[in-house]
Amino acid sequence: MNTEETAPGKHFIRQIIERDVRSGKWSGRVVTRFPPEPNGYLHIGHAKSVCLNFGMAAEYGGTCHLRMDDTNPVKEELEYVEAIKEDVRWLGFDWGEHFHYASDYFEQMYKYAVELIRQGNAYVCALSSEEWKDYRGIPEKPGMESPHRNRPVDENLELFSMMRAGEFPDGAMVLRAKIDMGSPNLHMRDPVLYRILKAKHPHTDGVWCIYPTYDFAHCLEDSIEGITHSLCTLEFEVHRPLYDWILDKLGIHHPQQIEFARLNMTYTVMSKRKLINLINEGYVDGWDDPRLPTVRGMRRRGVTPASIRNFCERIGVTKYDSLTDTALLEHFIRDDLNRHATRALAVLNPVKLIIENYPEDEEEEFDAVNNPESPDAGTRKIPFGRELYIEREDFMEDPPKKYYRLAPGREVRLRYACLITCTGVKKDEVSGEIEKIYCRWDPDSRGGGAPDGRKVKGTIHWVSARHAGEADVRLYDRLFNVEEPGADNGEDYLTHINQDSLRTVKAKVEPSLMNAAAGSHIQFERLGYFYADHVNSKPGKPVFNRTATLRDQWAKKGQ
RNA sequence: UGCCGGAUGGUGUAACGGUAGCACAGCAGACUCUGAAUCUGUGAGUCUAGGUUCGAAUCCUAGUCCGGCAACCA
Repeated sequence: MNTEETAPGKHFIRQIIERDVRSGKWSGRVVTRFPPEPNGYLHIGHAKSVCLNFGMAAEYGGTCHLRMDDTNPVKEELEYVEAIKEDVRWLGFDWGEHFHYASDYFEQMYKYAVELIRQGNAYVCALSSEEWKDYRGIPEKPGMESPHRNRPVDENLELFSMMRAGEFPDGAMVLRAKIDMGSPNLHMRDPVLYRILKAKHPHTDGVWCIYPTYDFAHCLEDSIEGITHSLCTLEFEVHRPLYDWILDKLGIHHPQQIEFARLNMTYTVMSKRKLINLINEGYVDGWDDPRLPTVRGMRRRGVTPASIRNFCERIGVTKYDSLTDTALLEHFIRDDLNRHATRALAVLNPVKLIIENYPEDEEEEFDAVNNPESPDAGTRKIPFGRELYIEREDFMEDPPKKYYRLAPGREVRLRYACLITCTGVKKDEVSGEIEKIYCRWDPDSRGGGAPDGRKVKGTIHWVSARHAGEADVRLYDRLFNVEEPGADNGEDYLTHINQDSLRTVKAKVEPSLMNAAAGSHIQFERLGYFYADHVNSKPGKPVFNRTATLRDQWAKKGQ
């Protein structure tokens, strides 16, 4: 069918699904789900799962549900629900009619629990969590059976209904599955199915005081929704026997749980705890800080949904842990933005340039290409005059051999404008800092072409001093200066914070930039990709966040 | 020290008993009104030891190393 040679190989989950579709298992249906717990914002690791679940469904003509896994009332908040929906939608996915809450199934789950009790496969246990530690035992040694393990069915039924009725305090009793206290898998040693939690649930609001645990709830949620392939991360592998056990005992629709490795990336942290800490301790400004790997953060930085999707496709899906180079994400960001970002001229670190042989009162306009990758984007006019700003880094008094920007006596091209030759500089008498650079232009090079075909190696960007606007530009860099800041699981990551992860500068920008639409992606030529911050940027007072720098061979040479 | 997973260039991955390939990163060059993009070339890999086989990254055995599991979290 697909003969594309460059297509990535089929990862193991794709293979399983394809095999199932072909064999007619589930009558060829594919139903997946993305089941976040609404107690935090989504990050790039979640995005991998979102892309996988929605991607597989789309690829095989199936559906993917978005489900709030809200089985723990004390940890969840409503504010996250809308944020999660917004993030998933922004990533480019649509759950159609299938937005669900696990808590909507509580009544059904309760009935399944009763069924398990009737079968003799679950019992009410009054051991405290402290006591249970001893009973459960350790991996190397079998546990002991609870003294309540053989409670008669009728008594269990009675007690369980009393639990529901709120007749016991928190923690007084739990419902346990009766499985095997000798199992080498701790999760099979009579795991808790229900606990008493007299807390107000944000979604069911006071109806319940007992709540199902993840292990009991999750397989039932999947079953009730008719999920076919339940994709989750590696740490749930040891839970799979329990997932299967519950569904088998109940004899209901039984999806296949498949585990894959979660995403790790260099120079960042992904754990919710660490992310919260960075915010609370003021290292960053909030969940949507552009330095964070959160979906909202990336969005504010100017990362596009397409680049995230492409990235997630390229990193593949495996069953072993890995550490993905942030450079790979950056590649897809540049790849997308190169094709779609409008070009503009902006000077981040300005120094005055004066064209001696250009009349003081004169000015003119030059045509500039909006996007060389997309001719349809057209051109625009940029004003030019005797006094300009250029980038301080684009001039050197005493340049090394391979430097082909401006220097005394050297000729360069002003992008889209003309050729100039440097005639001298004026420095501050005390500091020695260069205040002004002088040059002469070649009027025959109007528009930037070389009249006699002479080769001019360097082209630099500029902005007319008289017409320049001023804009706040935030230069973001990686948040940590080591590849694996979270390697040692303590608080060590805080010592690896990059103190220079944000620098704000006042940039001189071409006039068109002053009215940049909030939310637009722009390439500042020769500098990088920038994003008109949808939170802070206003017409007339733009604020740009640097999404990524352009690749820079000169910088790599170490200069 | 019990159980469950896993191991392919610097990084992410493919190959499903038949020439170890792709992408990123690196390096070199071409082109260029962005030191960008594009194009070309290039170095670099099957954890170890045995075995099966005409042939092993792939199958078997043993070992090494890595990850996960002892919440009434998910």
